[in-house]
Amino acid sequence: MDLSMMNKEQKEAIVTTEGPLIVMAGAGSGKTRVLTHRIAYLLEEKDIPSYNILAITFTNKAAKEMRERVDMLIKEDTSHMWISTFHAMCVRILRRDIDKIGYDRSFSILDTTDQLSVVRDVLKKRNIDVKRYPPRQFLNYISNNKNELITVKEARDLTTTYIDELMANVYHDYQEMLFKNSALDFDDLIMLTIELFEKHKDVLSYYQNKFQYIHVDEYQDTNHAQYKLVKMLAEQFRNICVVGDSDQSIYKFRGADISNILNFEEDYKDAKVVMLEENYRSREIILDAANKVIENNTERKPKILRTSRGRGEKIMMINADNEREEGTEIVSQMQKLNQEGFKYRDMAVLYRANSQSRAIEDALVKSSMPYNMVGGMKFYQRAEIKDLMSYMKVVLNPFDDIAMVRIINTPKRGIGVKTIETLENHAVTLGTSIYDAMKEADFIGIPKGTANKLAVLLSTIDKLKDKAKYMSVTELVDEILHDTGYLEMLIRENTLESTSRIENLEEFKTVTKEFDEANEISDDLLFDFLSDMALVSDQDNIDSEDRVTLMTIHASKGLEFKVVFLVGLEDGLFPSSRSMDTDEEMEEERRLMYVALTRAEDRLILSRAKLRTIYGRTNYTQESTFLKEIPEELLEYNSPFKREMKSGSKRRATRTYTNNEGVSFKVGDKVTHPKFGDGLITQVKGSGDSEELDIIFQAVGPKRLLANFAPIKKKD
DNA sequence: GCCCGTTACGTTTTT
DNA sequence: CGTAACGGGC
Ligand SMILES: Nc1ncnc2c1ncn2[C@@H]1O[C@H](COP(=O)(O)OP(=O)(O)OP(=O)(O)O)[C@@H](O)[C@H]1O
Repeated sequence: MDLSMMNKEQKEAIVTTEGPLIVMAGAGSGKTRVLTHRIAYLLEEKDIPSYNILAITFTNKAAKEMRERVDMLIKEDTSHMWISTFHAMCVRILRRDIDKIGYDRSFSILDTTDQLSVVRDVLKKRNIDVKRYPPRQFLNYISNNKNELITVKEARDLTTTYIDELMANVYHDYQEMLFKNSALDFDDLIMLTIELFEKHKDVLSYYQNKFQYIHVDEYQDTNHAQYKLVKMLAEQFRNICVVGDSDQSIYKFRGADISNILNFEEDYKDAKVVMLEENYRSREIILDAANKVIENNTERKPKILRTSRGRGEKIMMINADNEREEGTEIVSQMQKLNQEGFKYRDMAVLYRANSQSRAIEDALVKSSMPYNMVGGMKFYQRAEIKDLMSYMKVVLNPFDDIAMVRIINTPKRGIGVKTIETLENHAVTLGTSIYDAMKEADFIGIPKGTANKLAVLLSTIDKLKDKAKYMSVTELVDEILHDTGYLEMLIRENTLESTSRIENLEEFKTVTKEFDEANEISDDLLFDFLSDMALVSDQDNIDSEDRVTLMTIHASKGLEFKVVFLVGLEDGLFPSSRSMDTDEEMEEERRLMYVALTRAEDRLILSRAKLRTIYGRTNYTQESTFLKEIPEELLEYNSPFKREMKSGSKRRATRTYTNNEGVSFKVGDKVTHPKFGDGLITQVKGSGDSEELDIIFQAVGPKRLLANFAPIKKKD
């Protein structure tokens, strides 16, 4: 294999295939590239079967990318190699053997919203005041424990205060509830895999023998449970290679622990340590800025990072008046850079919090610029999508009470809280699930009519369960939407809201279709689909189309762009106000800044708004502490004068488009629209320029329009 | 049992 | 500002 493209240290890391190896190096020094080549080297030069290789990445997208890169390097078959995130790997392991520790093999994976509702349920049953003890705190407590592999029993033994005891009790109830439902949260995926390995050594040794060469990328962001898992797996062959950068550890809130790096050298005293000091990504000015910023962290080992990519342009700093202007200014810089030859796909806008994307999006839309927003997670949170997925969960595993409760009365069937309570209680007495309790509805004091409704639902679920055996996911979705009356409910509603829900369900079917194309019909199909949905966020959205990428700094880890815009450099926003109290958290924020700066290859544009609106309140801001840490000579401020004129002229222009100023609309008015035809007003909301009309048009159905601006005329 | 209005509250960050 | 839990009226 040709390694001439690699420097001496990189080569050393690639060919050191036997024994423990740790590569610790700064941003853009080629760590991920080393991993990819090392895997290719194992397959091609060492003739290791792909079956014996494991590589852990941080995101599913990174996993996919790494496999593609390896495929490009060599002709050997890579399909039996496991490249995935910790969580995806654990799902695969648990799917085979989780029944050995008492869970159903068709377990479901809970998202945060599901977790919260379980906690709320538990708190209610224990009569704990939700106002005094926010559910969120219990969830954090539970997650922290699981990340540290502390079981319910251990947590209970550890209690010293009343609060501790309360927390531990809730942890107990929560875990019991999950167990009963064969439901796992994200942290369970890791913790239960370890439990499985500990209780069933045969399972462990199967994987120990299988994974003879183990790789972990982004090692600085592993938590204790993940550390333990890797250690267990590597025990047999000790061929373990981890790569990372302690300056890029940004997931402490999720339990990430930098001391895992120190642990590694402790655990494997013979570990070879490789340092990479050449950055191949960024221009010198950008790297200087990043290095200077990170030097302000006191709790770190200094390290060298240099580049030979040339000095590059100065970093541009934009001081906008408000976030609106910040957006428009960024867009105009994008257009300018595009003229200079940079493609939109080579540009990214990074921000601290998802909420900041709104202002940028608005500006992009206004200028009809192509963009792609990563994350945000909004789509899968929508009620209709969650409802549909709950139906799918029930079809897969009818004993999943959490999903059952969600759909038992959706669409409305006249099954209320009272009935659900009766069913829940009966399920407890029987020691089974709501599904089983439903079968006995006639005998437990549920009114005849309601019991009949339950019987209908039961048979619907059973029929769907049969159908699921020979159907693709898309076909099953169609059956569910039809048989349960869900689609009919939305069609009947015929409101703006319901129309958009139907559209979302259609959109969801493009996801299922894609899945169906890649997967054969089998007993695992539905399970695989649902766990994919839980595991794969829409981070996969990053595509090759020529458009600007928008994402949080966290999501940008490991990526690179020719042009990076880092927005919202204000104290309280970045660094976040919640992190400014302690030095420790401040240092993590600074690492986040380091990650953001080092994503850029050629151009870096920073920005800030002097006025920012949060929760509808507008406040003056202070320039970010981190901005002050960048040496003045690396920065260049762009002139503010042009902007003032632009925004001034725009304001006047909008006025002239007014169509219906002074015309008053009310519910029941008939109107006509040049494109949509005749319609009836069903709702009037707001006033002035923001007055909105909901209109049902005969030809095209419901629409929401702005009263003053829509080209509509009143009919009499 | 259902619907709608009121209020309270929150935003880091994600597998 | 936007969402989501709760309570009152039907
Ligand atoms: N020896 C090399 N010669 C040329 N280019 C290289 C070399 N090594 C790495 N690169 C390039 O440098 C860039 C950064 O590499 P890579 O993403 O592997 O770094 P990294 O250390 O994983 O970065 P980060 O810590 O930011 O995730 C990539 O574009 C890669 O192709």
